[in-house]
Amino acid sequence: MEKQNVTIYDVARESGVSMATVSRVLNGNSNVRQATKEKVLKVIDALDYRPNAVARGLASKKTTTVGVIIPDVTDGYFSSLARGIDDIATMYKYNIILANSDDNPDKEASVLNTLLSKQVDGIIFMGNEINDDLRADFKRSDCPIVLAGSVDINNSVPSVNIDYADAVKNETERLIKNGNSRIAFASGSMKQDVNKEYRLKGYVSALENNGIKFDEKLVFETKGTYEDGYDLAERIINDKITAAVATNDELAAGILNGMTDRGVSVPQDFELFTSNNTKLAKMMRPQLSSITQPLYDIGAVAMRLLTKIMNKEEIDNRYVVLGYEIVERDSTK
Amino acid sequence: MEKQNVTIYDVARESGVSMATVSRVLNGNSNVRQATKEKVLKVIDALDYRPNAVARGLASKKTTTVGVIIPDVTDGYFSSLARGIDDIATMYKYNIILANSDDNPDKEASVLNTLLSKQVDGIIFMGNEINDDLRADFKRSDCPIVLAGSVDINNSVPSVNIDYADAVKNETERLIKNGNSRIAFASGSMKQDVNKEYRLKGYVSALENNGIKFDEKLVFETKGTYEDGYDLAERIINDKITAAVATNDELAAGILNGMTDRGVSVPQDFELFTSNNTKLAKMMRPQLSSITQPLYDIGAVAMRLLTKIMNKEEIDNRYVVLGYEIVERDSTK
DNA sequence: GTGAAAGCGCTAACAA
DNA sequence: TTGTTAGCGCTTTCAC
Repeated sequence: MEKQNVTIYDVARESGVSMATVSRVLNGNSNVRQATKEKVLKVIDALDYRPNAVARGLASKKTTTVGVIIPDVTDGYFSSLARGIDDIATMYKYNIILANSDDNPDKEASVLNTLLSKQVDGIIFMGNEINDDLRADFKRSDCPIVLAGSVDINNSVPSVNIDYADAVKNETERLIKNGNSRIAFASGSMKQDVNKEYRLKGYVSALENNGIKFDEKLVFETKGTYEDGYDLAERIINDKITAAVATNDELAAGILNGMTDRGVSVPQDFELFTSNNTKLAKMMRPQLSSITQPLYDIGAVAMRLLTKIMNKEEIDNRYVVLGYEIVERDSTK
Repeated sequence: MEKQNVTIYDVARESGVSMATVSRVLNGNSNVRQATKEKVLKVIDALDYRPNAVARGLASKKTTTVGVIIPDVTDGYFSSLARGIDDIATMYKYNIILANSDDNPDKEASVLNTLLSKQVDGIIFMGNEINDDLRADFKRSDCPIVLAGSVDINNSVPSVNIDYADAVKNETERLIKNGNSRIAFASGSMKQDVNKEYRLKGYVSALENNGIKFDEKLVFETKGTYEDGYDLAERIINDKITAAVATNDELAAGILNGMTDRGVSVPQDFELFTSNNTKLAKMMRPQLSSITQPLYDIGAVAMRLLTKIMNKEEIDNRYVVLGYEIVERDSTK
């Protein structure tokens, strides 16, 4: 015997009112007499009635779910953002459809489409490479979208970030003050605008401000993994580099271990800054000095911003830049 | 001017067929003449038509969405499972609604309810404490559910796991063979059956098999965080303990750093095994010896199992136990 | 304050 | 192979 689901019609009948009235109490519409309301509530409880969100979505054109596109949940940086997103979403009664994209444009486009077909009320996008195709898809979609911890040089979509260029500039200058002149810029993919358009420029301007000539041989582009960093250490040693700024923590962790495993003392003979201050930074030995991004907050603020856009509220600032700090731990002098 | 969405009706009209036919080509029903199909496809393309999944869900009673309840996305163990889940889900054309529970029974119950109201086709549950209330909710739900990397002593729900007791027993015996007799069991919450009913018992039986008397003073219950581990190190030193088995990697990382920061040499003077072999294990120095769970696979297999249940396929084994191994790295002799 | 009824956009019999 | 027609379970005018 298949269990028959109880519908709004059943509770209407049982409580001797119309569906409309039941719907009203469900939605907190004030135009219901207190007595009626209580009667309906009682029946709802007795029947263990649970409104069908799909039917609701079809009728109201609101699904109370938002799509979240993430490169990889397994990445501590993005999962921290995701946590902030989910918490705020929950607070505003939204659910989250989470989809991994691996930063792959095809997957991103495909997942964006299925999210739209699922009629999500909004989308939070995290990704490192926003190209023209994607921008076009965003534009066509007619669905509120905000970027979290992800830059779009065109500012074609609202976003929340920190000032990546300034942060890296700051780190680099500290390294310079500590007496380093051969400072590596250890980066993830240069296809990513955060790296190419922001972080690298911050690095370069720090150099220039201090009369150090930019040497592109000191720019190391990798895929940003721990292993990449570990291998990179060898080249760093060979190139007589005395310090580095890394664009993400796993990469930095690899560099750090690669250096110390090869007998280099950190920070005495090599100084290292990283960029995300994920849990990892404190777990490494020596502990990594880092930019401290408010990761959770970036996600939380992005989601909050999205709720405002979905509600068509007035937005004072569509391009939020959160503050960052720098913690000097044991990988710098 | 609000952009009016194109519906299946528009496509039908434009291509001079009925909605039913359009629906058929959309759903790959073979009962459509090739010529008709192409004509319809052309119109779909021209109109940039995208089927409304919500309407579809209401009519077909299938949403191609599954709910995923996770303690915390930020936890490397669970996010690895989540990645496996999402990949297989995508492969089978499902999307995932992800919800963090913090292992909090109230949140779990609440999120389970909203997931059900959203008419998910199935649910993957990850969580460390499955109590009677939750079991009852599962039962009442009438929705396929599978546990991933999470044990239910009652086996009331299909699940995929490894043999946690055996794994810990194995680790403990290696520690004993290395000459240790005062071995700590450093655990997360003992309310969690994985710890209390499986891991601890594995630990105890290893002791017994080797004629070592179980001493409950060597069982340390914590909340399982890095900080907990770090602080625990002090007690370990005071208690003249020479080895430990930790129930999760962050806890182990804390113990390791806590020991070495306090001047204890690992593995010379203290040996340590951990349990999850997340990325962290290789990043620590010395690197952590660990059980290697096939994290991604646990998630992937769980999702695959769920698809079978949702399709009402024949299931040979509802309680999948995946293999594990042990890697000895540098935190053990 | 409450009810009647028309959809929301699609699927799935059932006919033809 | 194709079309007609009920719904799916709810929200939302519009009356009263």
